[in-house]
Amino acid sequence: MQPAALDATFAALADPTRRAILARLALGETTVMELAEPFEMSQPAISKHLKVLERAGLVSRGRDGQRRPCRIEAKALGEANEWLENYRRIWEANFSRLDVLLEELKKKNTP
Amino acid sequence: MQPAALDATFAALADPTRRAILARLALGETTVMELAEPFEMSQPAISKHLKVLERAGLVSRGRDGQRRPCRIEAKALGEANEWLENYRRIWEANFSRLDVLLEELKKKNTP
DNA sequence: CTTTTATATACCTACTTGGTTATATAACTA
DNA sequence: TAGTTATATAACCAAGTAGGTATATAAAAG
Repeated sequence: MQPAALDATFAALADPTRRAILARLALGETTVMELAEPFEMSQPAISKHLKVLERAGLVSRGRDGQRRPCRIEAKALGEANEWLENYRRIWEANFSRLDVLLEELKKKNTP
Repeated sequence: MQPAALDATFAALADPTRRAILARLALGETTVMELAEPFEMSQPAISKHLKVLERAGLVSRGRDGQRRPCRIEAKALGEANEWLENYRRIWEANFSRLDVLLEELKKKNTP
């Protein structure tokens, strides 16, 4: 994944309103008005959040008359996930090496 | 995980310099100077990035004389990872339901 | 004690962000 | 065609961010 794409994805995920929008979209496609309803926020604010999510590739939108139904897009989500898992794996590898080290140390100190 | 904690974690991950710092730290503990060296950026800038990573719980630091060795902290990384995986799972569940739907549709159309 | 080294803080600037209200566009409805 | 509904855009503002340079602090070396 391109660094700039990861920037956009993580930045998009860094806002609670946008994560809530994704949570809602995980339950299924919906419209902007329906999305905006539970938030104490103006419709333009939600439209802006959607634009951020769209630019990050986390959401895509169709056309149904005057509605612009939004749906979650798995690819970017998966790529951010991959990045995180990758570093978690490396860290865990370091951690287990530390474990081995501590184990060896213990053996030496209790012969 | 608290929403505010996720905010901080994802925001911290949304910067390429900070992700590069984590990449370096995944290889093992190191000092601020050593971290700053490969970047075309002032030392205070790196210190600021470290503060962001620390506030997000992604990095912690010890004390070794005048050095402040930094190490990666798995917990926050793991929690962000969990959040992402959770939504990926939900989305995949929706996707397989859509698969089932398309499968049913196909059967009906080719009797 | 003085100097050097490692790191942090203060202060400044340019840019971005998240929200607002007002308005535009575009598609239904009567 | 006129009015209403769904959504987007424009213009604005307050707050936050990423960078810079200069300086402070604190430990180490001499």
